[in-house]
Amino acid sequence: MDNRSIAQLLAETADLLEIGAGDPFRIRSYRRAAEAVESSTVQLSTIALDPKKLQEIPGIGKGMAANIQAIEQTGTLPLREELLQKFRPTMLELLRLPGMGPKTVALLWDALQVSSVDELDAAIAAGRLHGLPRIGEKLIEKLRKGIQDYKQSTGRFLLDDAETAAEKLIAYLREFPGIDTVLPAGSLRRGRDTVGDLDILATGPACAEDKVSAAVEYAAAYPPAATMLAKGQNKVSFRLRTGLQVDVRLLPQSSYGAALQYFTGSKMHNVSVRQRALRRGYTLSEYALARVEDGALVAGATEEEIYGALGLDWIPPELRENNGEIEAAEQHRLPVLIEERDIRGDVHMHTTATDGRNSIREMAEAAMARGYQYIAITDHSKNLAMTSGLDDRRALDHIRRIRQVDQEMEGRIRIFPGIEVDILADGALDLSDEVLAQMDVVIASVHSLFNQPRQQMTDRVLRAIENPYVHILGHPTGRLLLRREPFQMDLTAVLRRAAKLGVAVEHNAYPDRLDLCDRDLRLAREMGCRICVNTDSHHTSHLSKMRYGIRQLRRAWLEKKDVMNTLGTRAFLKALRPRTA
DNA sequence: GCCGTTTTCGGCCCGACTGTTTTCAGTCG
Repeated sequence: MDNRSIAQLLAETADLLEIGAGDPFRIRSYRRAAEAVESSTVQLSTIALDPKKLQEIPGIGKGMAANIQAIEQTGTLPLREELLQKFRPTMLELLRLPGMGPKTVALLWDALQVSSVDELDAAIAAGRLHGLPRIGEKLIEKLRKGIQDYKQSTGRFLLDDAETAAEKLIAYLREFPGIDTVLPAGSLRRGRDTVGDLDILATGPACAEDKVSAAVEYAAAYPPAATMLAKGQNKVSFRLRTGLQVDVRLLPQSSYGAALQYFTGSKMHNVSVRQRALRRGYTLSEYALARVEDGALVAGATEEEIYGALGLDWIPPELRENNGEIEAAEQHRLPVLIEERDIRGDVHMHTTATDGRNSIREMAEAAMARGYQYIAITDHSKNLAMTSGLDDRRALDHIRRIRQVDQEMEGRIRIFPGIEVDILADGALDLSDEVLAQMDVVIASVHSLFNQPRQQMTDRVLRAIENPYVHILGHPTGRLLLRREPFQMDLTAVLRRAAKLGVAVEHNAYPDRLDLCDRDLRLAREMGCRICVNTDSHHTSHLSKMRYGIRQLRRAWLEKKDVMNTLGTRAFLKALRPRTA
């Protein structure tokens, strides 16, 4: 089993223990273990039989090592099964509703035998929640709205989950002799935040019409396939254990480009392209671009030749949403989109000084290994007490340590001192200006204002970014900071002000919180904001999250020049010089 | 349940905010 699945089982066990009002410290152990497993660079299944090795991971002790072994052997762990006898598995989905925690789940179960989102929905509609202790009108309304959002989001998979599944399947298909090209199509290829199902297209000599059946059989025998849905002449559909539906299509080389274009979509983009083809006397299908009058083949093997035959530059999949990309391709003015290799640095990182897992030096070395030229260490300030956030004095100490490591690196990478300060309820920041003035990167972040009325929150964020020492507004795009609720703030006003003040807005690459960010990024662009793409890394392995951030930036048509972190080190420093008040 | 010792027990990141209260529980990061 992969680390992520193991981590999920451990986290679910923690949730169930919490609903059952178990020992809070034991619960935290399960949570910590889940995090440790998820962020481990070692594939645990390879060392699961060696309890000593497992226990070398911080947060994994004797009991947890045994749990992990049980998971590897049986696919679950005894405590979780035991708890599921007592509670219902659907209670875990209740926890995902905003405003809903373990205590409320337990209350609803005890009082009303409500154990799922559907049952809660019905109970609210029937007015059965009224009169329960600590449950008033506002909470009921919040839950009602949460249920609505939840029902809209289910059935889709986050980009990184889908991509991981796709990578494994693609590697499997490539092993078949005679399959040489395998690509994902659909919303995954377009880099959408969520993916409904997986479209995988393969081609090569083994996919020729007269011998494709062997390859079809091979695809159908993919071991992780849990349920076979359909098997046709050149197509296989199945569902993975996670519920993700996968369609594999094996296509002759001559029509691979047409199929790739067709199955990549989006629907609206394809409608426009096909209309364009018709205007030029062609017809475009999933098999080929052909002349209408005599059916003669014009193009089909590659996307480039299809777009080319229609007088268009090849359009990056992320832009295929019928948002003006076709006109831009016709006039040769498609933007040069940012790519992973354009990233020179990351200016949002945490270390063991607060809630990070690695030291300053370890973060620097991990960044160097990715080819970065600079990083900024931006640990939390004191308001985030749970992370043991830094107060003025500790922040100054931290600056000294960062500068020291920077010197030790002897220019192989630059390390700048920074801070992620919190915006307080009155819009002030929780560290003094004297300390902020010494930071190269000051990120003003919203952590505890999320539940405030919209106007109040907007005013406070606006006030916070007026602070002359703030360089970056943390977490505004994608509303990624909050797992379950979007910010209640006037994002347009905030972004407009940020642009005017020269405060960059941060786009964090959280693969597990992708939502709405595309829209927010477009808005940021329209408002003229500089975007600063960061990982908010708490662990060296988090640096790999950047790829998802890049996908989102590409979808929002952000060009290289729009993205602050693509600037060279000197320009970066200039950009971050404190603004004058 | 983990960890580190002052080693076999007692600590374990905690403060802000909301909505419900009439003094605080629950959720959140």
